[in-house]
Amino acid sequence: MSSARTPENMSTPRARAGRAAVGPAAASPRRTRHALPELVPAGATQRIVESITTAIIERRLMPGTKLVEQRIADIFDVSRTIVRQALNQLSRDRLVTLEPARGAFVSSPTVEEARQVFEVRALLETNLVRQLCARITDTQVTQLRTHVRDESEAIRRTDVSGRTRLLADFHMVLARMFGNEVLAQLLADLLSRSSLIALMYQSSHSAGHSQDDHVQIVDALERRDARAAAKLMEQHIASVERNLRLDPRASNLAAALRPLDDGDSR
Amino acid sequence: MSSARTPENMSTPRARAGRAAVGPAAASPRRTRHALPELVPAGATQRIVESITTAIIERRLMPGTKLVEQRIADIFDVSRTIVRQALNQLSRDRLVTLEPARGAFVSSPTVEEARQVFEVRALLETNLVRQLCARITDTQVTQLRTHVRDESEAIRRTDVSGRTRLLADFHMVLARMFGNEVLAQLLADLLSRSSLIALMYQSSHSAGHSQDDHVQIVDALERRDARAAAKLMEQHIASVERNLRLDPRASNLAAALRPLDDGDSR
DNA sequence: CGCCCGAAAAGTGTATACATTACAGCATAC
DNA sequence: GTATGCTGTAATGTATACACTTTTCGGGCG
Repeated sequence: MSSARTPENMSTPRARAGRAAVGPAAASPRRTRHALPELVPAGATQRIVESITTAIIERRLMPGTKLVEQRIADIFDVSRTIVRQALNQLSRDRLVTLEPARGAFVSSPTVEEARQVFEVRALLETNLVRQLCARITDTQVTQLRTHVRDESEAIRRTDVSGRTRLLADFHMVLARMFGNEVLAQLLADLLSRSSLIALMYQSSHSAGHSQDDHVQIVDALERRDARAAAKLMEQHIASVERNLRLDPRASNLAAALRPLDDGDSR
Repeated sequence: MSSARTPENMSTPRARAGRAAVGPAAASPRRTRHALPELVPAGATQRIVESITTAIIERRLMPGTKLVEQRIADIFDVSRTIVRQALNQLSRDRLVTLEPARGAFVSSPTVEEARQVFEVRALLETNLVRQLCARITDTQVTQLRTHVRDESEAIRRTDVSGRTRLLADFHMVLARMFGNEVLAQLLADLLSRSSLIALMYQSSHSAGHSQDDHVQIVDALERRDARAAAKLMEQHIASVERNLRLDPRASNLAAALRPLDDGDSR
């Protein structure tokens, strides 16, 4: 305890005026006093980051939407200071774009940026599976089998949000199996950007196709066929990208019709 | 962040006390709407980030050093607010570690993290050069030749700081030639982390050896020999890593003894 | 009818105030 | 003599105040 002091006073919609002094709850209190399990410090800032992130991924916040600080502050009942921190963090993840003196907006990745993100993913992930072949265990293969079965299950019952999450998680599971946290975090970033891109340039890509790719990749991993795994992964990512509506014309149109000026580059 | 338009004209020497002189922004009543390149000003936040970054890379700030907010604020004559933003940014680059309620410290990457960073670099950069073979132009090869010559020049005259910079820049140049800004930024992050690692686990690696590797890589690129280029890059990165003092014992010892020796052999 | 100008409103940028927490120094107990 | 508890100081976390910019809106004027 000691940290999660935040009472449920959140019921007051406009608790602004009062002395909200107490219950800063602040960050994790994890102090030297040997380790308390305490895995959910849930700093206020982090909570906001996560809320906005999932809101974007789940399409409740569309690209170009302006994120007004005070509004968010009211919703979470914190000061703008905290919201600003959260927005800064989000901007480093490229989910949000900060325009000086104008505000924060949900990012609208350009076509070029989309291309680059997928290119980097291809670079990283092909080598990832190639190397993974040499060190993957049977147990891990089994885990992957379970995962792809979950995927197909989610697809079968048209659980859209679960499906989306699982299809992206597949790549994260691979990264985690590689046992490299740095890589995992990098890829997590790229994947969330990919989600935003997929959302903007609505894919006609059937989830089933992606899922088939995943199965084939797992097959190759099981055979420890590095070359095949790498090639399959490359084709998989290329296929996802190819199925986005990334032709410049379409994007220009979208940009032109949109109230935001998004312009170009990053 | 970073008020791109605040000219730091208000550098009142005694600004701290009381109302910090008026308008930090001296305001320009004109409405110079866009069209102003405005690429230089660099907001105060950015300036601090860069100062601290180079200070770390250039070993003027050793790992473990505490960065007290007010102190930095006084030095740059800004409020803690700005410093805080800068520290947050630095922590996202992993150059600085934020400990809740305790402060900001220059990061001390662990051995495991070091290993992972180099592993990711290998994954990325081997594929990078492999692909680059297919699209590199003669002009670009010439540029690379110039670069490696600069490297050897810097080594010849024992220009340590220039040498270090150029050796790292080589990898950035490759990334830039690839024409992928996302990749370039990713790699820039990894490289600055690598610098910090190299600085912590003092390398006995001779710069000349690295430089030889670079020459060979350029040779392979010129021949458009993708396989060779990839292999050389992999070996190059492995060799840099191998030559760090990464055995766990050494690092524990170093940490235990608080290596405050700044004894840089310069 | 549209356009430009101005003033009010809204929102961001930075500084500062205040509460809270960590830490060092000292005193005290055992 | 070591360990433990108390207290003062310094530093961090959050909220708020205020300046400046952008935006919006309405009226005068072409």
